[in-house]
Amino acid sequence: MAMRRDASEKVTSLQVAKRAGVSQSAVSRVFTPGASASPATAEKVRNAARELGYRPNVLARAMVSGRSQIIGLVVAYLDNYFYPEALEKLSNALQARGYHVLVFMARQTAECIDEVVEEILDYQVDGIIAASVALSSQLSDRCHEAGVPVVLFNRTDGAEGVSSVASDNFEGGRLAGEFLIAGGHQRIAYIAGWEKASTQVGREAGLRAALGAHGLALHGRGVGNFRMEEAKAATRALFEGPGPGPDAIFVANDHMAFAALDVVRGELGLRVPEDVSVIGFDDVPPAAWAAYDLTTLRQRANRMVEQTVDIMLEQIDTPGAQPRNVALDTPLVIRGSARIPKGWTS
Amino acid sequence: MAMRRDASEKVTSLQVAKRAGVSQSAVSRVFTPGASASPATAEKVRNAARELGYRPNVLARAMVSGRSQIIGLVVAYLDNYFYPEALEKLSNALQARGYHVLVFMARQTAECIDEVVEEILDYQVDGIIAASVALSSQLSDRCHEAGVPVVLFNRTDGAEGVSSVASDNFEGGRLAGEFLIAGGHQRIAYIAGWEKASTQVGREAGLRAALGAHGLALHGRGVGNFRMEEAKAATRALFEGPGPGPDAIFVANDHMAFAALDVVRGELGLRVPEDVSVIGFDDVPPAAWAAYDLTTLRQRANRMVEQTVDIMLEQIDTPGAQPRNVALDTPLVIRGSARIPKGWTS
DNA sequence: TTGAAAGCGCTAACAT
DNA sequence: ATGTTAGCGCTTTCAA
Repeated sequence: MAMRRDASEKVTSLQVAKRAGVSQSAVSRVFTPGASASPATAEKVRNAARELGYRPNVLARAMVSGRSQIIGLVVAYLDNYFYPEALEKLSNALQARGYHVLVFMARQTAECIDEVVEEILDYQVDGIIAASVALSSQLSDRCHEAGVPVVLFNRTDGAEGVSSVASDNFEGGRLAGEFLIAGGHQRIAYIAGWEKASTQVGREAGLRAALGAHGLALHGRGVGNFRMEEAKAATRALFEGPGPGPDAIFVANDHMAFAALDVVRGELGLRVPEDVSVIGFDDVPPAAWAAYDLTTLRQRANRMVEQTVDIMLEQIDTPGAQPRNVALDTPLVIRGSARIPKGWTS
Repeated sequence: MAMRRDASEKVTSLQVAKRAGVSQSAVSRVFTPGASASPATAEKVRNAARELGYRPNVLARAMVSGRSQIIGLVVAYLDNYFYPEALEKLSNALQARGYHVLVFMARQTAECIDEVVEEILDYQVDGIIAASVALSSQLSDRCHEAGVPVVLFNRTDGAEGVSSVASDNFEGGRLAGEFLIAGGHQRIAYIAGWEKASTQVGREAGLRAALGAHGLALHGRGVGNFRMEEAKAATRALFEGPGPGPDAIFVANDHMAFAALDVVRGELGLRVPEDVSVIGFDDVPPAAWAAYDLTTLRQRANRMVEQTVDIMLEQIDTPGAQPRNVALDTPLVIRGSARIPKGWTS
């Protein structure tokens, strides 16, 4: 039973020490993983601690040990539902390892990211995970200088010397292209994300490679910047003009693919996949919802998170560790939004 | 220009002091908001700081000032898209005020929440925001005892003495009922969320009040526990059995309403809203997507966040401040998933 | 206004 | 194994 501490605000290790009849450092040792204390003292200390409701102060510990148990997470937006999912999983995985996530929202502007990284560093974080954001080499230098490891999540465009975990976007884009071509599509269009994002660049290059391998060229291209409204406008534009519209659209991510589907089916009154096939990228939860039933390239969120956490902890525990760059495969999840080629395997 | 600091790990106020030719405390004063320093010293210090790339250590500052500038956020899940939205806005709003959000994922079990709250307290947070989670009175006592204010976000079932920001769920539920009744529906069913959630309870009570006022009773009721799969099963169950199925369903939140729509339109082949009207609660982004076009009660996320931040900062700055409980109105957002009563106003 | 000195709560040598 | 001591980097009296 925790004792009644009416007016007490903080219980310190010193108070516990007094109650247990030991020195303050003995208390510290009992609560420090790698320390040594006799079973007898440990018991006395634990009892006293329980009675007083004592718990070590993480911040004080951080001051002297240099470990804050805090991981800074930089993220630009949470409206692409790939990120909430990632955040939840990341937070859970780190929590299980004794770390916690301090969230920093950043706009894509360089200035904003600059300022945000400085703020993160102010908190003496043990590491930084940058999701959906690119870090200039200047910034990663700054972190390196501060001894804070950085892992890029779902981006690869950090400077050299920075770890990253992402998907093999090129291969994913290529697979989308092959699938559409095998499905008999001839007029394949692409809706791009934010042009500077490594994900966007890889996916488009993969698609173009597949098209090229079959002697095809892109039938149309629009830019959605990973935003729904812009993706809608881009989709409309694909069907305007004199020539025939596309018979298939590969969209750089699911979030924009939903917008594309809404335009194609709703505004244009076309049938999916009979008139137009649509493929997205990410496999966020709504892609599986019946109203969208989106064929897409799955990003293996669980594995990405595992890798990110592994790399991060390795970098923290082994200061000299080489940065690692991981690219995971992206299986095609076949649903109803794209025509299925006869005899398609894997 | 920041000086080249090749092997330097940390720049301390002492180093800045030496370079500026002043005392360490002078440096501290320059970087402490309410402190006094002559313009001359301030300038010298700022220059030295800039040259060295110095920034105050938030943790060290926290140790002595008792302010960590960290707000702990407890959240149970991020798959209901109301929460990522809230998290993003909360984080932005707090960031603008010099605070940052430390995320703690918690399962709904009492033990888990207990443990999580202790962990939060370990970080010496300045306040705790509990979103989508209820706190036992024991726990809120623990926080109160530790001098850490708590604000419940989208829940009202904390113990007395805890601030909360939520919607007027009863009124929202009532409004949904009135709208459906005015639309000529006679067989109105309800799909409940997690039975213990204050949101769930309020919304259902409101609906029942509206029905009662018109001499109607609930035509059916299922429990979805705020989860899609369970909501689907509950929806199917509503249409099984001998009697006629419902002609309208009020679902406790949008997340489950999407599942209900998928079942009603997809599996059962019914038309919405011709055969069945569906109303949700929250107005999360996908509710506005064309494929769902869900009529729903809007939770004013922006205002909720503003209020939460205001209350939190007030509690932090004024230790004796009375807890506040805010309930915001929930306007009905009329879209296409529910029949619109002729001449419906507001 | 400014510097010197005393801690905040804790860990990590260093002795014993 | 345990107590003593010295800080971690900073804010805040207290004198000057």
